[in-house]
Amino acid sequence: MAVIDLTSKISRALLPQGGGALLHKGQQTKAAIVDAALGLATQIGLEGLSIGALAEVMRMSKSGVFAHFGSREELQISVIREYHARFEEEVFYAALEKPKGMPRLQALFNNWMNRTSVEIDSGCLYISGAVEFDDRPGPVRDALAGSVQTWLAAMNRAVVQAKEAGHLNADADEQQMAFEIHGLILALHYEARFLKTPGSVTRAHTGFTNILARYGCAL
Amino acid sequence: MAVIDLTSKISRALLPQGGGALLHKGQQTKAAIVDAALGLATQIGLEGLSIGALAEVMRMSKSGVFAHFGSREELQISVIREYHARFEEEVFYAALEKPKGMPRLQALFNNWMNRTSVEIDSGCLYISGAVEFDDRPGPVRDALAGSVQTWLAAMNRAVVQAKEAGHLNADADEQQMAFEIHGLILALHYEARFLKTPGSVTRAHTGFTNILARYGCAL
DNA sequence: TGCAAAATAGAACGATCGTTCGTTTTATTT
DNA sequence: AAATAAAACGAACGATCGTTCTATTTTGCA
Repeated sequence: MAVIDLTSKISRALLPQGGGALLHKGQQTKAAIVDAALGLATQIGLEGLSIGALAEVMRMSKSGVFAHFGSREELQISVIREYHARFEEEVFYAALEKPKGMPRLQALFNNWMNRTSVEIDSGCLYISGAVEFDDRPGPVRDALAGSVQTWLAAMNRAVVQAKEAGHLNADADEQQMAFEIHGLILALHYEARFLKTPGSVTRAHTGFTNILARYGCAL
Repeated sequence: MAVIDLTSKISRALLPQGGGALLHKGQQTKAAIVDAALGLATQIGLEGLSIGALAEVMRMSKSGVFAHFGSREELQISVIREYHARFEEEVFYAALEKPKGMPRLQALFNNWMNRTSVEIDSGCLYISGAVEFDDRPGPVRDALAGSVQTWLAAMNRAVVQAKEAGHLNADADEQQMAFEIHGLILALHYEARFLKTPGSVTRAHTGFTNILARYGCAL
């Protein structure tokens, strides 16, 4: 029997259209399964995510879990969608409150870094997934790459807006700046999670202020 | 029957002690197996590397391949050692010809970037392995982390020497600089291999000159 | 050339994987 | 409360995995 943990935060991405619609039993458990699957996938990867292990965590039968998705690929895609929703909520939307330009760009990076810091323990699906599916075409890769592209495009937009607002040098290359920021996040994840190098968070932060200084932020 | 491709470049890492010692049959095939295994592992990862697939590539029996290593873990470690040897040869030793300081640091980065550029097609074991084993303790992880640490330490040394030679600002933080360089490589690999973003190589190169400028290289 | 040792093959093992199927239990609606 | 639909179960499947064992072939040396 599936015991649903109502305290766990389940994103609205899985819910049916509209706002306050009541959740039927199936949708509740599906959301709970995806929640558990996301936890497993961030730790052992999308490829390591097995339906048997997931069923054990959920204290359900394999076939019971399976029926909600119809295929392993669909499960993986559901996990990616859920991850994307939470990432968007936590990193992107949370920064939209700040005004365009440097404040928002700074908030985006801070949120991104904070999330990456947490993911030093839990793992990052956008990074592990990239490695697992960089050579494996198919719907899972497409979903993953699409999510990442969406986020990086948003980051790019923020840089462009910062330049438009006059917060950056007029000759600043926005895409170059976004590329270097991305590198900082990746280095942070690599050195902190894999190598367990102390002080990586500070390194990434310092790197960001270095980038800001070079691209002409007054700050 | 194992058909040994004598044209393939097999590193000296596998060979017995000494220089011109003749290779017995077993050592030849083992070297050929590791060579093929490295090719598979860079594409599908150390975890995806299966003895069955490897045997098929080698046109040998599974048990025949297996006997050379005694366990899958030992095979994986052999692959890591081989990768490390080639990386060291191609990136590190090739740069030792340049004099200490900026010339050598520049050569190290260039070699590293060139190798990463090639690995956009073939895959990088230090990156995929980090993701696969960041949460999985054991001898494979130890071997992998050890190799990476060795290389990053060498990179660090080059930066320190560049500063000692007066090619960098006196207040330059060497570890911070190495961290940012590492980020450029990771971003290059991520965006080029997974997202297939065009122009990533140029981005990484530009990023390096930016870093040099900031840390006070006359160039 | 002959013989011991090393290398390879082949079959089988237990385990795990995703998936299918028919049945039974649980929710929802009439 | 009865009827219907949705959800979960449990067993089984074929495939693949790493590993073990024994038998056979090949190699290197005396």
